[in-house]
Amino acid sequence: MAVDGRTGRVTRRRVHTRANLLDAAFSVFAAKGFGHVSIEEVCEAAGYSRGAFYSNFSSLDELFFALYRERADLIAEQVSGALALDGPDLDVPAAVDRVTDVLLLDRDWLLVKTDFLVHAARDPEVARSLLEHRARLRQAIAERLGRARGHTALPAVLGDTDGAAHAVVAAYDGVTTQLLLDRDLDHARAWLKQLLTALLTDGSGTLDHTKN
Amino acid sequence: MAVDGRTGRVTRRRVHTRANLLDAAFSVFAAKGFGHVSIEEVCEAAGYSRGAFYSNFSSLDELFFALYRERADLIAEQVSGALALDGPDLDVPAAVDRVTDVLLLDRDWLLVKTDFLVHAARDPEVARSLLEHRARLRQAIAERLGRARGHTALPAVLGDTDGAAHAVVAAYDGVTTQLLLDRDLDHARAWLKQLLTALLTDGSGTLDHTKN
DNA sequence: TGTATTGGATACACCGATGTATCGAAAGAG
DNA sequence: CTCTTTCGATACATCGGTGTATCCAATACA
Repeated sequence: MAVDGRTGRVTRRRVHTRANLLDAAFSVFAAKGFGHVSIEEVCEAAGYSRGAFYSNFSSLDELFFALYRERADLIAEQVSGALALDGPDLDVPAAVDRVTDVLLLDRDWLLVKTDFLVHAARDPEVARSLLEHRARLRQAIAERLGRARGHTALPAVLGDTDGAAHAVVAAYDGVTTQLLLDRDLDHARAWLKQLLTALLTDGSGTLDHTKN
Repeated sequence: MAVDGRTGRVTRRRVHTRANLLDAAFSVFAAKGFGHVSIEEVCEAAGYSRGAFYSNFSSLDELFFALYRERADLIAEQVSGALALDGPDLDVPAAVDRVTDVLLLDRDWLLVKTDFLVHAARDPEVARSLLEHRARLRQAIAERLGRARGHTALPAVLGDTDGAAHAVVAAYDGVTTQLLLDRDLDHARAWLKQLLTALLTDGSGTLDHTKN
C-alpha cells in the first residue's frame, strides 16, 4: 500500500526512510538521468531493499513526481523569499541578483528538472501540473514587478508586467540549457543577471558572452 | 561490424535499411523518449529484426547520436538558407519570420532535441559536440546580423552582434521549453517572433503572452 | 512492559531485453 | 549467368530488473 490514502499509524521510521529514498533518488537521477535508473539502483544508493521502496512508492514514476514536487516547492519558496526581501518597493538589480543566485544554485537540480520537463512533455497530466507551477512563479514575479513601477520603468518592448515575467522565465530556461552543456555555473549566473537586468531595467549593462 | 570503418562493398539495400531504422527511431524516440525505448521497439517500428539493427549500429546510443546529427544538420542548413534569402542587406523582421518558422517546425524534433540535450548534459564528449554545433549556428546569426547594421541598429543592451546572437539562442531555448509543455505551436511561433523582434529591433512590438 | 500493528528484508517466479552465432537470401562484380 | 560477398532473419543463452508473497523486527499505544 503505497498510495497515500494512509489511515492508520505512520511511524517515524517510515517518514525517515521515505526521505532517505527521495534523497538518494535525487543523486542517482542527477547522475544517470531518469530513464537510465532502476528501482534497485535507488534502493542500493539509499541503503534499503526493494521491499522498502514498494512499501513507500508504487513505481519509479511516482517517486520521481514526489521528488520533483518537493524540490520545486522548496525553490519556489526561496524565490518568493528573495523577491520579498526589499520593502514594499522593489530594488530591481538587487532582487535580480538574489533570485539568480537561488535559481542557479546547483546543476544537479537543473538536470533533474530537465528530466522532469522531458517527462512532462510526453504526459499531458504531468505537463498541466508543471505549467501551473510555472504560472504561479510567473505570477509572483509579475506581481512583484508591478509594485516596482515608478522606481524603474519597464521597457515598453515587453508589454505589461506579465509579459516581462514571461520573458524572465524564458531567459531562465534559455540560460539553463546553456549551463547544462558548458557546466560553467558562475558564467551562467553572471549572464542571467545581465540578461535579466537588460530585460527589466531598459538599462545599459553590456552583455558579456565570451564563451563557446 | 557496425563501426564505420567499412571498406568493402556497401549495398543499396544497406543504406536503405539504415535510413528506415533512423526514421523509425525518430518516431519512437519522439513518442516515448530515449531512455524508455528498447532496440526491439525501434526494429519493430521499422519492420526489421534485431539482426538488421546490430548490422548497422552497435548500440542505441550510437543510433541516437547519428540520428541527432542527421536532423540537426538538416535544420542548420535550413536556417542558413532562411538567413541568406535577403540580399546583401538583411531585413530583420522578415528574416525573423522565416527563421522562426524553421526553428519551430514540428514538436517531435524539439522532443528529440531535448532528449539529446539531457543526454549531452551528462556526457562531456557529447556536450562538446553539441556546443560546437550551437556555436556554429550562433556564429552564422551573428555574422548575418553584422551585415544588417545601419538598416536597423541593434539595441545597445545586447552588446555586440555576438551578444545578440547569444540572446537569440537563449530566447529559442526558452520558448522551446514552454512549447514542450503547452503544445501550442502557433502561439510559440508568434511569441518567439515577438521576442526576437523585440530583442533585435529595439522595437516597439507589444508582447502577447495570453497563455498559461 | 506487553501486545497489536506496521515497516522493511528476503526469496521467488517471471518476463523482456540483450548480444551472439549461425544460416539462407539478396545483390554486386565479372 | 555465376559466383562471391554482404545483409539481415532466426534461434539461443543469459542477465537484470520487476513485482509479489512471506516473515521477522521495530515501533506505537495502552
